[in-house]
Amino acid sequence: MGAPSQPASNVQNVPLDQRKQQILKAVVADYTRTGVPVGSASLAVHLATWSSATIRNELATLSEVGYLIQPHTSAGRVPSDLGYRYYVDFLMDEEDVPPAVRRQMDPFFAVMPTSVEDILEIAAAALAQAADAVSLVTAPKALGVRIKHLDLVRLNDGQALLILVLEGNLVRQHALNLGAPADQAVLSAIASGLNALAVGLDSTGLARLPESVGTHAQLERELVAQIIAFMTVCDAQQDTLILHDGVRNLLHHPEFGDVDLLHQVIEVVEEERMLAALISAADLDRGVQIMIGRESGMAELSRCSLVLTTYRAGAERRGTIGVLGSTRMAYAQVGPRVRYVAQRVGRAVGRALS
Amino acid sequence: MGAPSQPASNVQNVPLDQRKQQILKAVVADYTRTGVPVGSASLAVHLATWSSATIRNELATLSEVGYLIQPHTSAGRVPSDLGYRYYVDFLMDEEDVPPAVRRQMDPFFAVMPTSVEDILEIAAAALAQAADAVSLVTAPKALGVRIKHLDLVRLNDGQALLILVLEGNLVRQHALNLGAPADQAVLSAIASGLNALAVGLDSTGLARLPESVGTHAQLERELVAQIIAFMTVCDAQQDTLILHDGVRNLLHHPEFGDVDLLHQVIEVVEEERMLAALISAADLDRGVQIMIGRESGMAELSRCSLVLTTYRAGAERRGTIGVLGSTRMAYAQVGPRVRYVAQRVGRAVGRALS
DNA sequence: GCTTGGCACTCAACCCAGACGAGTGCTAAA
DNA sequence: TTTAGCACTCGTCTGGGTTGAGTGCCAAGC
Repeated sequence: MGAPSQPASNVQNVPLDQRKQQILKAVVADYTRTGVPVGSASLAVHLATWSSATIRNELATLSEVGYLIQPHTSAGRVPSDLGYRYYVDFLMDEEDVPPAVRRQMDPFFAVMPTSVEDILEIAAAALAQAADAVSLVTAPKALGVRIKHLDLVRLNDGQALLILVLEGNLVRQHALNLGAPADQAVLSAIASGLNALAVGLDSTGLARLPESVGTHAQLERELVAQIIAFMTVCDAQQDTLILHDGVRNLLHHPEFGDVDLLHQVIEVVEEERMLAALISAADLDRGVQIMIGRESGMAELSRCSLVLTTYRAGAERRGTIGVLGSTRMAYAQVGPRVRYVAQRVGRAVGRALS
Repeated sequence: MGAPSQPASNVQNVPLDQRKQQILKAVVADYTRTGVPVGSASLAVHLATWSSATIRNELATLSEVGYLIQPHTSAGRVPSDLGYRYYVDFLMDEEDVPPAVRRQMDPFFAVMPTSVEDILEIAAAALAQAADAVSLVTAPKALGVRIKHLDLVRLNDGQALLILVLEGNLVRQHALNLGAPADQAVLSAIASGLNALAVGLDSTGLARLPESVGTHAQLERELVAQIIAFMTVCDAQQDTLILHDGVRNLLHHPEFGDVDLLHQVIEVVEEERMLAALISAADLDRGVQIMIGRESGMAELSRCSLVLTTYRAGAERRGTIGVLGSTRMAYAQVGPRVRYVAQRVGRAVGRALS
């Protein structure tokens, strides 16, 4: 698969010689696989070139510079956040997504629904399974959401239901207040009038529409004002909408045997607001971004990592997709899988957009 | 508050004399509060009428008939599923929903959105908080879903987007295949034609519509067939849609310190399908139904209880709402809270229906 | 005949000490 | 610079002893 991600600029890496790199890589690989602190002896059988004593010396210096941690004096070594960072930036060989995993995802995408929301939900389920972690998906953010179609349905004397089809076939509904009773015929007339004018406009474009002069000019003005207000709310909401799936996947990872830790993480995931801030702050122009442990800046996630990327539907429309799991995560596998799902989602959303 | 629920007919209850009842009730109350097996001595201070020895004898017979369980020889007693059942059916005094709890829920319902889905989501959040458990909400099932409004939006040469506003302001969208290219004007014409005929009809009513004879009769027929098919799918989906919230609430209950148990329960909750079957099988004509432990018939939920009720929006439209928590649950509080939220949801959905 | 004080008994939970062993750091020799 | 050797550390496991909550049963009392 492709080259490893670029180094994160916020960490100053201590340069390592060839041998130290090889040892660090072996430690990460071993620990990721077993979950048990790895000692010099077990490394010596894999890296047969050097004796356990030599490796021991190297481990000591790797600990000194902060890439490894010793849970206690007589225990093996565990990668630190910094160690994972170095691994991810310089040592990791990304693995292709195995055909078996691709095939497992096919049923999810076979359904292929029209609405963007449904696609995202399916993607969340597929990614959660493929990465064996919690998946996170944001709605595609269009910098200015454009109207594709709108309709007005009479609810009662005082209210009408606005149905807004936005680009991407996102359907939004909202109740509008009518100043005075209006029957369905009037509403339909206004709707078709607006459809002629407003299609392709975003909320600011809508605000610049020429004042209406038709029979129902007064009502129309009021409604347009409310539509603009509602679209602004939609714009804001889009940023914070996060789907998630796969909390159950955390449970068979031994690091989450600690109920308190589990509690904190689930709280963060269910309270989508906090994640939204984190995700929108992520710098996603560089392919897959990996945030390891404390790098996320959230204390609750200090033992978790995020692997995020952007999916693109068309030129300017993009959303974020990724996973949240333990820092002890198979980064070499997860990155490509996130990227793979992002591609499929991008294509599916793009198709729904057409 | 109201009378306790009616006895479940599927359990044959051993009749208990006054004193045994009082003791059983005290055991349930104590255990619910503390989570620790309760012994004769601590009961004797509450029920000062009898000595610990007398209570000890009674506890022994309550264990014999299966209402209490002893975790081990030198431990106190814990209510069995049957014990909780007897308590719930005959002994429980339901508690009013405290003003503080009502007030805590107000912000949730203050928003009061138009769409049924949003209402349900909010209700799930409010109930999860009020009951300190996982909340479950199904969409209101209308025996035949009726069309309120429909619209067709051109997607591309081969497809149009159907927007269906159903009673309850449920908005559904679906892509329809056009036999031949049709521009938006044609689609709008068909849509307004159908709106004149189809409003108030359910899928079977739609099937009985007289054959169209207009200019676009051929296309219209094809579209109506697809609309009917889609509505049938909607009908089926409605049964299985379950919202949930509050998994985090399980985590601070000591019974879920066992990670395996937690795993099973979360799996069941995230895999909504299994719950759907259970909920639809529930007999909800009797107010609040309480399913205790193994009564649910699901091995994974053998240490959980469900408290479910129906919310009614209008005469024939109803959905299910309730909570899933540990068998050691404050049934006397949870029942009324579920009922309270059900009332508010019913009213809100009813309003959205208008 | 029911109630109750007394008492022997049980058993999980807790604590402590010792053995074990994985893994280290250091040193001295190759 | 590498490596074999060795003393040392420290978490984990094991087993025994103690504690205490709570029981069941019995015999005396109301």
